[in-house]
Amino acid sequence: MINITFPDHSVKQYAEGVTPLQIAESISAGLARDVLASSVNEQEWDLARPINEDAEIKFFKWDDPEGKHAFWHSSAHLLAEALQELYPGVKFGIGPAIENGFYYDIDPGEHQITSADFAKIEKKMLELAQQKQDIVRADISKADALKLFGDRDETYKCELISELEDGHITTYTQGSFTDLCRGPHIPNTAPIKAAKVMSLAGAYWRGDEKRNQLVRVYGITFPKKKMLDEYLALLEEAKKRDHRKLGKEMELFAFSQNVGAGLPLWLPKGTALRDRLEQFLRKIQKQYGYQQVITPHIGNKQLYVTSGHYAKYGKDSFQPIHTPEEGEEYMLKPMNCPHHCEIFKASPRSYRELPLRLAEFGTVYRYEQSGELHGLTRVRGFTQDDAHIYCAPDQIKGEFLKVMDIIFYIFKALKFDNFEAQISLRDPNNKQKYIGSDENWHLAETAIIEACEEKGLKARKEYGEAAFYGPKLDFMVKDAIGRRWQLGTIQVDYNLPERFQLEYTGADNQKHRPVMIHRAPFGSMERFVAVLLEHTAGKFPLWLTPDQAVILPISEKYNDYAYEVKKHLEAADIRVAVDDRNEKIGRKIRDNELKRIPYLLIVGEKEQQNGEVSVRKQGEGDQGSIKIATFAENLTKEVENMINQ
RNA sequence: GCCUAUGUAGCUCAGGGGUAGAGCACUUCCUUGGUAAGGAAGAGGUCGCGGGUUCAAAUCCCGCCAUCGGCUCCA
Repeated sequence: MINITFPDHSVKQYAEGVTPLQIAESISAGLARDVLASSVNEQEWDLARPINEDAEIKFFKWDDPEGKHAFWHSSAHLLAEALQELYPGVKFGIGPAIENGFYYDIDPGEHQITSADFAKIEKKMLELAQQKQDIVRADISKADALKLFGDRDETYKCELISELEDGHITTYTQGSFTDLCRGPHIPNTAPIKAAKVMSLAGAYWRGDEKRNQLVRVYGITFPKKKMLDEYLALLEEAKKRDHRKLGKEMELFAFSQNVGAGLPLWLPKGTALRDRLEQFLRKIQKQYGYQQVITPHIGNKQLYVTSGHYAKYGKDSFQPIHTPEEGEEYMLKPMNCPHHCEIFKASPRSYRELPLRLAEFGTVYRYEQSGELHGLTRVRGFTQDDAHIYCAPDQIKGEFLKVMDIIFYIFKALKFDNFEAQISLRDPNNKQKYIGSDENWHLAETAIIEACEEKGLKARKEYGEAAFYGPKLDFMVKDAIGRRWQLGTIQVDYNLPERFQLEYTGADNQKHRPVMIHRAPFGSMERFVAVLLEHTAGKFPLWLTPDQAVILPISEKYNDYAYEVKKHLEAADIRVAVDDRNEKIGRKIRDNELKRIPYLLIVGEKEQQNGEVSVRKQGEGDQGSIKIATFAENLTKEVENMINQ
């Protein structure tokens, strides 16, 4: 007998070789029906895999990430099995579960798979699933594995196997399909009741753009048909929040082929909105001791040779501009740091001036790959809410903490609560990719990790994600359909001060080298506005939104009064429009609600007589009638409360 | 940059070898209406751009550009 410990610390005895599924059955029929995966001693474990020693067990159902993961991983195998039947001879790459569903990378060989085939593939998947095929795990030796997959001409699988350690190789088989796989899987295919092939995409084998491109088939499955329908409906809803759609609808920004791909045009309403965001940040930064600077949009190529950026990105940048004078080369600035370093150098610096915080809403140009461009989130010309902090080494952590305060303040004011933090560290196995000494890297990385710990910020550590000049802390936010975008960033840099030979005089009257911190709380104005649009579905907070109120005259007879009200409100710095169209009030209300305007002010005979407006709040209906001045005061107070919370 | 797909009116989209259609938006007129769509008329498009095939191309073919979804990249 072996002792099995449950999550509530209770212990039960079972015969050696018992499987998690049998244990679940012994507890309740309901659990046995719902359980999808388990862990044994914190190790992922198939439900049908025997347990031979005392162990702690956990069960995972659909609502647990581990449960979904096993379900979708098995679904990936099911997809592969379906593809194998429909397209004999396809070769398989890898097929993992992902955040929403799964994919399988395949080399289709002779076959051509298009979106027209999706229904056929889905049908085959469900047909196979209904056969309730057991998914069977098997240990296999490396030699046998190579033979098994070699005989099938599965070249990609063989490549993977050749890198695995003998004795740790497993396969999973269901029906006629056998896959190299670590598992875990659900016990059989029966629970898969709904399947949808979502899309096709090209994907390089092993993520290497120099290698074959495979076809990646994305899919998602559910244990209930209804869940699939709900998921698809949710996706449809999410698409309505797409910032590209909303930006056009709300007349915030536009793109023009004549101007160029990835070069946004900010329309009047978008510009005003962006200005408000900038003002908001300027105000906080002033409180934190930042000084605004302005630097040119181009810089001598030599500047970037000095900074090291030319060697690293020169080929992939917009190419140098040549002047009529021969031999002069200027580049569109791809970042503001070198310019700011020159400002630091513009005068002799004392330790008394540190930390020196130079801020600039700096517009930069980067030649992003054409396939990467995406609305406002990935563009070729954008404005960073940039600042560089020059400080003494012992000031780094303190400055870092202050920057985190600014970022948290902004995220709070804009109700960004679902952000993730990532510490990007050097790849310890590939140190030649980075500029700077081991010692400095270690110091910088330690400062970031300690700062996060002090703030109680849970940050994921990613090795190999650092910039070439230093480690960083990034704040990521998801868009409407779950893609992650980096917004705020804080980066420690020991490198540029070295390259620009920055110095300050210390209290000891000796020259010292400052440390530099790059930081951008929004990241870029473009990306921030994009993500904000998707998060709010275009319903910006009152202080930020383009039109705060719109006045709706009951009939054209009251247009004059409407414009009078507008004048009053504008005098109180309220952004307000008049809908003077010759339409019925119901129509005006509908149209302006759909335009996401926070306050609709209805005026007719009653209001005109009393100097009032009838207030209707977006989404909340009629709020009654109040004096114009009272409305103005209320709105002003509401805005102040939002920013000064 | 690579793979898949797409490009028709301001927007959403239908059509498809014989010189273009709907709804909404827009303009004008009628209506002057009290909390989510009043009525009528009108205007609006080199069918992304450039070549080719054809008596004839928005439609078929080729190239380019832009865009969607991914991959790679992201100072």
